[in-house]
Amino acid sequence: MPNRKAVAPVLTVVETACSNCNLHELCLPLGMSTEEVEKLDELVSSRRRVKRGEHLYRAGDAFDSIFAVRSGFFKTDVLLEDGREQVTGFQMTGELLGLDGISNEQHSCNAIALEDSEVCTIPFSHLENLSREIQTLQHHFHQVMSREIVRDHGVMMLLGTMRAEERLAAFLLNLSQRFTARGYSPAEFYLRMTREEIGSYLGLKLETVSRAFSRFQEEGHIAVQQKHVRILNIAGLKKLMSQHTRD
Amino acid sequence: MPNRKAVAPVLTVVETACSNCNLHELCLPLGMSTEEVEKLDELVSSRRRVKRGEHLYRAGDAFDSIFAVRSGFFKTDVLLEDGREQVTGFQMTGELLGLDGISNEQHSCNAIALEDSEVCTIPFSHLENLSREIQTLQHHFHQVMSREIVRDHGVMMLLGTMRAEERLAAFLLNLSQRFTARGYSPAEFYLRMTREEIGSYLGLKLETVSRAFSRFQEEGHIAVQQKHVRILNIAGLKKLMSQHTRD
DNA sequence: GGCTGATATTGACTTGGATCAAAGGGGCAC
DNA sequence: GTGCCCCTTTGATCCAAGTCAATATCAGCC
Repeated sequence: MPNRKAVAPVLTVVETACSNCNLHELCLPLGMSTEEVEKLDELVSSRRRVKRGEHLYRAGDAFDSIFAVRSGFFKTDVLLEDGREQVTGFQMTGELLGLDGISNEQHSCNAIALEDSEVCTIPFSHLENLSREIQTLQHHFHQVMSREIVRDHGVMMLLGTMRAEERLAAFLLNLSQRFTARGYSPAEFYLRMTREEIGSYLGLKLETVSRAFSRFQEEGHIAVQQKHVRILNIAGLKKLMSQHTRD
Repeated sequence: MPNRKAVAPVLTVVETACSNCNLHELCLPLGMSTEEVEKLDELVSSRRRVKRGEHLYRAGDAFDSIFAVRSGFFKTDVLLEDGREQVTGFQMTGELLGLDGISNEQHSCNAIALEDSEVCTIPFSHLENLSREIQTLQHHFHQVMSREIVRDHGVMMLLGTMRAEERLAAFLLNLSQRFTARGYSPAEFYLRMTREEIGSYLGLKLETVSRAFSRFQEEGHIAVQQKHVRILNIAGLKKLMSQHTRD
């Protein structure tokens, strides 16, 4: 299980400070000086473990903190009254969770761990206080929020205009790129989510997702066995995304 | 044309200051003291007119300001290389444009006026400076960004899980609610966008949008003639949205 | 280590919305 | 004022993805 490597294997030292966390370049402290990061340390008050399947927060919960994924993997989703689910995102190491809650003091979606995970809790009012002092932090936080908006627009494009196979190709390429940024293989990874969750994210039914996987395999783009994916032909997947009309 | 009323009919006095702009409760100054708003005045450097059909900014343009819609109506869209368009939103009076540009110093979508419009230009670095001084402004700005994220999640839900008529119903109800917040009738308004633009936003083809309009009319939910829409049965539209299986 | 429920694959058939096509209707430019 | 082009509506047909169903496979638990 490759992802096991991502979790600290020894329990001796628990790093509770941003200053000696190895997620610098991915997480909130990006671009901050050593001195500034030390101020952040006080802010990141606590760690919290969330076991696979558990909620980090639920829609309707009072909002007071955002969270940084320290290890593990999450999904966020929105539920309609009749039970329909829309997965709005998958979050991995170094990514922030809970930005949706700022708007009206309560969370508007659910965040659920897809594997045993750990998050850093960042009390939001503290973050606002500190970002009035540290310009770098302020700007970086704004960039993170803006990036989320841009990502959402990408998902809208995917849901609004792409065909099933294009959606799955885009999804796999996105995962590949994010795993790469975290030092993992761009070409081989375990999916933490089910076909149904992928389908929900991509606006497809699980059977359609499964069929698209099989088709990619037949065409030699990937090798897939259940949750284990190996990308054999990145260029092929990219090409798939840009051809509107298929022959 | 009801919307003509939204545009200042007299050209004598041009209000260039937030402090005497009537969009207080909708726009950035929300919740700020008179004194604080006066500081904002210096920030909002200039007005800019954008004629119908013109771009306020384009994907790829360097980012340095965000914009507040003073009057008029905009759409934002993202284009795929092969020409497919996804409309990511429609912006009306008091709403902000350009938040997507913060993430990497350049705009990632196009903003196009759907009628002759006017925007206030807010240099972003000034906004960051001022929001380090004024906590209310800082917090409100964060809320605005967060609200955009929540809105995007709503659109994903719509695109990912709803059927054509549900999407259109959700769209009309959303417009109605926003017009109401601006003091217009909740039940009667002119659409500023074409069927094709509505379709792009909702992930549907223009013919499907047109048919859904006709169907709503047949069923007595609305009266529609071209761009003029009158909602006859809000409850009916709401009900439409929550019934997954239709008989 | 074998049982069990959850997850995944694959096939057969259906269907909602897309596509193709044709005819009205309106707004704007001249 | 009028003519043209864009926008909209409506009909007929098609197809990508959904639905229903039957296995197959895996992961976790005792």
